[in-house]
Amino acid sequence: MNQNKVRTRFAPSPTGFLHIGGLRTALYAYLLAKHEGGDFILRIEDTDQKREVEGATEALQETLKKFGLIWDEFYKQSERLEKYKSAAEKLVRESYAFYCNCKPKNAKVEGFSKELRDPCRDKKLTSGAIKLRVPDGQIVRYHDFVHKKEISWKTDEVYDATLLKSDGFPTYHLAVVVDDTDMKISHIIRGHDWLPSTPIHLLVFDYLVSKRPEIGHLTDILSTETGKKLSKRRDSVFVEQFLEEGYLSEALLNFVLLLGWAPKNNKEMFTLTEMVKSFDINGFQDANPKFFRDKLDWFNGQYIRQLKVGDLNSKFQTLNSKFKALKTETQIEITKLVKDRISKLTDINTLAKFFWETPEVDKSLLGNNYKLHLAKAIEAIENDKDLMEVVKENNFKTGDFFMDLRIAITGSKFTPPINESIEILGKDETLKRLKKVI
RNA sequence: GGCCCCAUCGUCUAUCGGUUAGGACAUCGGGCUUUCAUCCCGAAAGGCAGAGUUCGACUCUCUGUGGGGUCACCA
Repeated sequence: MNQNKVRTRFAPSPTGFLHIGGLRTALYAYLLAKHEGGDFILRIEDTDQKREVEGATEALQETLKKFGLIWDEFYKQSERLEKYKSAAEKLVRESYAFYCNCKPKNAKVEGFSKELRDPCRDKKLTSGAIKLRVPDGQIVRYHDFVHKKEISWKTDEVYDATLLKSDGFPTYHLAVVVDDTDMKISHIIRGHDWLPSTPIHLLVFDYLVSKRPEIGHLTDILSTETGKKLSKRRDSVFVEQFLEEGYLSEALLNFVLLLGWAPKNNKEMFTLTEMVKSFDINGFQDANPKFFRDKLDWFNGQYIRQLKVGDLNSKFQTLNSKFKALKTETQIEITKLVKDRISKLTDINTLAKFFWETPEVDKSLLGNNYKLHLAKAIEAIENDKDLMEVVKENNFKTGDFFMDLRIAITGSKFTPPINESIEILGKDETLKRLKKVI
């Protein structure tokens, strides 16, 4: 194998559905590899048995596939336990690590003051959890390829992190080093939340292997409302949720691409293939972007408009059973009318609802002359007469006449073109609705 | 609070010492139009602050301020 081959990985833990940030990380890892003709690896970090969610791994895979982010290799950490154990024991033997019998501290209860050096580090125990013996007075540093700068820490500020838990499972800190080494990962690309624990990984890399991969930390995606990192509690973050809301995977991917990365020429519309071709490792952003929904909607509208009518139509079919029950020609006609008017697929549920459901008409929306307008319209439609003729003959104001017609037939002031809609609805149904209102 | 990262229009960003600081979304105005959209045209909108380096700083350095992240036998 080529020693210099670019190999990246996306390494989610199977604790739930893929979220937006994860999609972006996976995309960047994919692009980084594929731009150089390298490999993209999917690795499931399932070393915390307590947090694992049934079926999450499969769900993650399905979602990734929907975006075309296909992996070349697949691994599960739970199937590699021996590797971590022997690596940890090796560190103990070489006194880079030690056994510890302290009972685990509860998460985040001890507040701000923290004992960095573990009381067990010199006890020479022979069983228990294995922790890293962090040296004093050193500097650990690396060059971050996202930020394009050197980042460093004093080891005096790094704590004796746990590497192997007492249940024999590794922590992330150990597993990531062992795996990225074994799997010949050339570039680690991960979220910014990993930055603070990077010195631990750096130390383990240095103690365990001779060279370490390139490392880059992505920005966090911030919520427009709160200005804080997107959170599952406050914001809608799950990729599947966006898909269900009527966003196209292509649009979502394109939008997410530009949250934290930009090409030199500021090009905006990208297919996956174009992304691979244009990807440039120097295009990463340093500052945290905000998730601006309006722009996503715009992208989605653009992608909807690019769709062939038939393709859009079948998406509507899977989305709405009442739409699907319509005659095929009718569906196609509706799709054509709606295509330029929606930004999300689910918009047909409201915009085109009147095609399959008799609307509630709020008569207060109608103009003063509505009775005359509708009477003349009924007369014309019954005789297959052009409605524009009616307007001319009676000296109606064109806008007013059609607006009354529109409201009577659809129940809304904002609709697809009314003439075409009448055509689709059919003479009988249209007449029925007009007579009901008049 | 310690440590770390960050700072160009409201938002995503281009610029990498010399520009009238460019584009896109959103906003506003106009055109097209029987509504709403699409589409086209136009406008408004930005270098966090203060020092320093330099002939010259959005760009380099420092300080301040502001924002974010993180501090588990979770990832």
